Amino acid sequence: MQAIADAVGVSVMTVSRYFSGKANLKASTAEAIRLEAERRQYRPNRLVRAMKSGRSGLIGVILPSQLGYYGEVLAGIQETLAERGNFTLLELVHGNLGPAAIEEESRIIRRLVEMRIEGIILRPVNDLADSLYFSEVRSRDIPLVVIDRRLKSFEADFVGTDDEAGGRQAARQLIAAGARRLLLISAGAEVSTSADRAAGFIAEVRAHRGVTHEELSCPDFAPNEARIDAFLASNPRRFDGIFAVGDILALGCLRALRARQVRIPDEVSLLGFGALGLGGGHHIPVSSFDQHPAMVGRLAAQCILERARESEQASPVLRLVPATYTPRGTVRA
Amino acid sequence: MQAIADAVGVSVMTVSRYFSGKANLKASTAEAIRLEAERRQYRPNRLVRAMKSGRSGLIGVILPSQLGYYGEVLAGIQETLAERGNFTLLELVHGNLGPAAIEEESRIIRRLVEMRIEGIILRPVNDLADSLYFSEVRSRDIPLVVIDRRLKSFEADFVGTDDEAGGRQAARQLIAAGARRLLLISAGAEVSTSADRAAGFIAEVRAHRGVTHEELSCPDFAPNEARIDAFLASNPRRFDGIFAVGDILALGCLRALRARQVRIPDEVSLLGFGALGLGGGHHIPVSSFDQHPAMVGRLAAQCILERARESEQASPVLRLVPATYTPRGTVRA
DNA sequence: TTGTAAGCGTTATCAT
DNA sequence: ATGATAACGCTTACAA
Repeated sequence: MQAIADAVGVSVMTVSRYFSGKANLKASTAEAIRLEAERRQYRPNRLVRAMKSGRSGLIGVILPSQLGYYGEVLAGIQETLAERGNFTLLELVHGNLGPAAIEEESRIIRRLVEMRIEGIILRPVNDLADSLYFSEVRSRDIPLVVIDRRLKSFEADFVGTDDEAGGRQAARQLIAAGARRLLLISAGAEVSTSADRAAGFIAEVRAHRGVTHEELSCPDFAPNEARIDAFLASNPRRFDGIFAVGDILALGCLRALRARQVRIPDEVSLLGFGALGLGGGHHIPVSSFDQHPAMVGRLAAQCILERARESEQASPVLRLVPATYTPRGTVRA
Repeated sequence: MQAIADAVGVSVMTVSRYFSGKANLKASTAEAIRLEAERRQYRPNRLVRAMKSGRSGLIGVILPSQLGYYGEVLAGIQETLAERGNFTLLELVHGNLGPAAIEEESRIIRRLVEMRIEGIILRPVNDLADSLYFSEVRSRDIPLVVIDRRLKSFEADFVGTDDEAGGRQAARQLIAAGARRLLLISAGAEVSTSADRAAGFIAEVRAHRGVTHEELSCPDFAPNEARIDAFLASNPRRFDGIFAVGDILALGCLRALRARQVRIPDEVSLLGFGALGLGGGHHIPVSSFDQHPAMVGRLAAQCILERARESEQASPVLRLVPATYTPRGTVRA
């Protein structure tokens, strides 16, 4: 800057004003600066600007390291952040649960704070996030937007699929298909995605006379084929409608049913719930609910930027994106 | 820092030394500083450190916005960067080809330069990268590692799958399966991944007497089913071995062959090349070559950090990761 | 419309 | 083992 100022014959301040944009410069001065800066390929130093202004433009994004579905969420986030002149500082958490992952999240948040990020978008490892590391975030008033999995113990903005409504719709679809003896395959109560879908499903079932349901609880979202198979062993046709809270579970169930020669959808209707965003419309062959990850990402980014600008402490925002029912032939018409 | 220094009764410099690590502090002083810093939840400001030292620790990573396969590359990059105390500044390019994408890359690189990144890991939009924007990188001596697609016109470190060796192996597999009349389905010469696989394939075919090949050139890596179908229309069994340079192309070909009632692998052996990293081992049902995206990412990150540390201008590095042949039943035993 | 002076949070350098 | 001072590249506040 000094060099440009000298070359043009003005003070550094005038050059600074030129790059800040909003100043009143004489047209000729501005043009001279532009030319000289161009000649020197000068680029303003945003790190310094960040330091001076307290606004780094950096948003920390913390996701699980197997991106899968979150790859599309991430694309939505990055696109929106970049549009508005902000930056995506990406951190990935390896491992899904347990104290190690929480420890890792904690280290990550410290790194981000040291970089003076202006906000964090986080897919939490689990719901047990009353943990220490939020004190860091809270005490510094760093805006936090949580996606996909809700936190029980910390009030933060949330953006994600409307899992409860999805669960309700799932029940309605199966019942509309004529199913009356329903099976709910869930995936552990400590993950809100599973819990909310299950809750919505059960609530809807209860609202219908003559419809019953049982619940098979699986430890995670893996196929769990053996467990499902064991459960169906005695009487594979005990149910005429099955809802699995995740597509991968649904896949496990599909294989178990096929192995037992159950005809789908004639004897049993099977319904999954999409977490399988394979990018190019690749899906498992099970009727399911498509989520809208890019939309979730965009909303999360908008949300965090609003928080970062207005320092007003309005009450937490809850933005739910509906899932879309997508028939793929495993539910009776 | 000033506040901590005052509280402990030392100068800022002593506190600074404590956090820089390497200084000789009296144990009691160090402990006092530690305690006071803890109490105040002090976190050093890395933006300022970056400004002072010229080392921001930021690495710009530029990938296509449909991450897919690159999601795993990204995980490898991020893991390695974080291990060594660096940060991943992610930028995504929307759209695959054409001047718009190049324009976007150019804007992105300017943003990154303003953030004083210490290196760039880039999956280029195409091979026409003699374009303006590299002047920015070159004139500032910003280390650049290119992944997956090689650049013709710019000497940079390259990390990616050994596509040529893969193409050779593909030919060998088909020939070993007894195929003699081969079809090569390629995807445009301006993308090195396709060009290299094709070149390896052809070179290997030429080394075998009595083996012939034809080439069908497709515009991109999409299924291109109609085009392939049209090509096979006259005589679907004209070939007894087909190599598609991408799995999605192979999928298009598979559908075309099935529609024409060609028995696979009895009448025709079909071989793809993996670009379908769906994370959890989900793959299309075509014998193919698996790539190792996480490894590519890790190598790219190592490479960029080495460049960023040593400012020595050694000659460009070329790191090729072999693809692994993975039979899935579409090539005769 | 432009300039001067001071300072942001930290470290390099020299001194004690 | 610790301190004083200047400096990094830029902006804010005030002055002209």
